[in-house]
Amino acid sequence: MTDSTARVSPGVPGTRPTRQRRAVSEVLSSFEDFRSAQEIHTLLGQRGESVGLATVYRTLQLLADAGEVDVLRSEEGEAIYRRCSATHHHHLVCRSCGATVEVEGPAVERWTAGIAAEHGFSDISHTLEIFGTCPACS
Amino acid sequence: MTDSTARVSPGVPGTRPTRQRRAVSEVLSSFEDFRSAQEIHTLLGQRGESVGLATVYRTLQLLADAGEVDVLRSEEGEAIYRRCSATHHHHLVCRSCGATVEVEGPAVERWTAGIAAEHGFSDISHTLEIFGTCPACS
DNA sequence: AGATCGATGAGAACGCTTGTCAACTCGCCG
DNA sequence: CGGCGAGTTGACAAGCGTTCTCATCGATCT
Repeated sequence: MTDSTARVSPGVPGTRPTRQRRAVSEVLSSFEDFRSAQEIHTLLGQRGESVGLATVYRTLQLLADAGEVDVLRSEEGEAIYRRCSATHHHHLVCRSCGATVEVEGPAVERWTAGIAAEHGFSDISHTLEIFGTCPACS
Repeated sequence: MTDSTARVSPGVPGTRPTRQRRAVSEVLSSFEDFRSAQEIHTLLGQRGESVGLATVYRTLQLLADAGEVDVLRSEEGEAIYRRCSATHHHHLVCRSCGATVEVEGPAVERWTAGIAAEHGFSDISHTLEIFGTCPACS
């Protein structure tokens, strides 16, 4: 269903696969955890693949809309992005070093669905993030 | 342990109970859900209790540090505050009309604590919001 | 190759938040 | 009871992340 790479543009209609978009997508793929737009922008510069900051933002939004990346807000309010894997999951994030652990919780999924149904809500989605201090940082 | 009102300043050493702080604290108490600093600032103005924006921010930080309010980030990255009620709960929000239902989930609390512990994380907090379309809107 | 239209980049603009600093208040001591 | 000092305030500027603007560029189609 999802063949991870090379489907950056095909999703949205009037969208083109440009050098910049590929570059952003690649950098994104090279990380497991969340990165801010600015961080990605800097990294691209260091890699020689200079891409305008505005373009980085635009591309990330595009990818987010297409459901290819997860967007989160750090506790400082910065938007952070990460390529999302096919499976729906949540994150356990270290406040101090940013280390991220993916966690799954069928129980939680069922619980949210149940609660929503109980109140007559439909078309449900939810966000769940767990923050803490990882063993290495405490 | 927590006697809700009137302990805005006694917590922190060199801290005084001023008109402004009381005003912010009161406005905060008059809501059950999260409000942004700017919103609180505007509300104070309407109430006739004008308080400088910077002071609102400072007071909210103070209260947050003292553990009297919860701070969260809206999806737009705005910091939102809520008086830390005794009961921890989550929200079921209608995407269309904004209606909010407070929900509690002991199971979820236990689950997050468990997951975190399992990975050696400490000092845990979490955010969980459920979005959907309410009966009236669908 | 030429035309068309989305994409890009540089910089300005914007909104939220924090810092600065002089004026002010509150609580306290003499 | 008056004055002192430390905490507090408010207006404004600065900082930062993000979005917008617009002229230019480049990809796709004919």
